[in-house]
Amino acid sequence: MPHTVATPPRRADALTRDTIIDAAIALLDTAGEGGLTFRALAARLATGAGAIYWHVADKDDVFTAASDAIVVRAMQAAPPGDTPQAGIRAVALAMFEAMDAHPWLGSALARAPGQLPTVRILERLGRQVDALGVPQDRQWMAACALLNYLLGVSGQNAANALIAREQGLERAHFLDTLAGAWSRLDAQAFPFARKVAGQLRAHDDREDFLAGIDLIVHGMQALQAGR
Amino acid sequence: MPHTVATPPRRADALTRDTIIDAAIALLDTAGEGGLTFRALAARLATGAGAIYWHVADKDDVFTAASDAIVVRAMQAAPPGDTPQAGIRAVALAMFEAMDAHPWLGSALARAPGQLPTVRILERLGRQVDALGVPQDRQWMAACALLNYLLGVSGQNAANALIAREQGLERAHFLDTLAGAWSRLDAQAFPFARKVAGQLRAHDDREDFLAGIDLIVHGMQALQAGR
DNA sequence: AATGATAATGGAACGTCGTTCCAGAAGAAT
DNA sequence: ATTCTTCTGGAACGACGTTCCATTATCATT
Repeated sequence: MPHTVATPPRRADALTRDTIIDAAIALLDTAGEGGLTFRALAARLATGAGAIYWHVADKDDVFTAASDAIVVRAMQAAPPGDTPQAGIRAVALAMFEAMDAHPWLGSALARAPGQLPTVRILERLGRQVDALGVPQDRQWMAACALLNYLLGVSGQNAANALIAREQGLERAHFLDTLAGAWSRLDAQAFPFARKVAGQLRAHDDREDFLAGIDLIVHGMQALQAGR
Repeated sequence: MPHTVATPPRRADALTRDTIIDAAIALLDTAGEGGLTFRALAARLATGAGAIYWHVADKDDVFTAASDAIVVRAMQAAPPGDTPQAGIRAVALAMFEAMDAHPWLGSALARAPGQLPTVRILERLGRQVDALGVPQDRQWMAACALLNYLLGVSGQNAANALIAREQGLERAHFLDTLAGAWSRLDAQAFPFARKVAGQLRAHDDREDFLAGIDLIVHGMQALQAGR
């Protein structure tokens, strides 16, 4: 009797870090941020939790690696741009699309400051900032301003998507509810919020996002060396 | 025998929503974001978890209420400002100080989009945007750009503080490690990141934050109605 | 071919968390 | 006094991240 099967036989396909991260992305996309669980991951990969830990440090590692994979694709998809301004817009737009397709990306980026995913974005932004003629000693600040704005939007979008998913209603209806709450705020204390409640309901996320980028880029042009 | 003590006697001081939130803030300040636990909260208030749930919906409720309390104080502390530019700077600076004193504030704000805490900030920013002469149909976008930038910085700072706390080392040493990692990145793929690694180590958070605000404000001035 | 070392696996178990449940006590109302 | 409502606190539930470990396949060295 050559080979008995007292314990379950070894898996046929290899269990690699990449397959784990692919499974994590699929899980995050279908079940949302809270859907990434070592138990769910193990079930999807038909293995145990312990096997996964052999290839991966911890949950943050998986989360960061998953977001890095998405960021790499997004940066590759972003066209170089004829002008620095267009280049910055392209990177920003690529990130917006990625966040739209993967609503969990925002919180993943926010949770891993200075790690590879954010550095990739900063790198692309920074080169364009340089090309724009911003003086050397202001480039760090300028690139960070762009990145921070981008991460701010990304975090808000992620939180919105998370809440909408939890409450089981679509984004439009969620914004409607929010806009209603804003317009019911105290008129003395919140005149501005009441005034823009309608725009909250009707606004286009992508347009506003790019308009904010333009605002910062415009401000940066005032820093150009040699005018 | 009038009153026996089969079960522990009732608490002397009342258990109100405010006392709970004060305890939560104290807990967050001393033990960090992960320190806010219903068990720790119950221990500090000398009660059980169930009693807390009578006054509070869930953990997010506590978290948001705690951040709202901090934001209210910060907005009160921010001086009105002689010019719109100065007013925006004052609000931003007040928020920066608050985030510095309460490193958990960033993630709390990021997690509750459109809720009272962020609306308070948007309200203050929006009034100054109006005073700056930005056209009505651009005010929503402009105020949101400021808010998103602010939240982006706030989230990054919160994440940095969290990591530094987890690893048990101070911020300076943490940035040093990060800067080292950046300067060891591939020279072909990350020229900009390598170039600014030194500035990452030496930069002043507050100065860069305000410089970013100025960038956006400068960009907004180009939108002024009637020039 | 046998052996030992190493890489990899998968499931059980631990401790912690958010939350729910419930028996009961204090104060108000009848 | 009795009922009802408000409030309390501790036990219990289910899910999670993570660790542990017995077991297996693979491979270099005899």
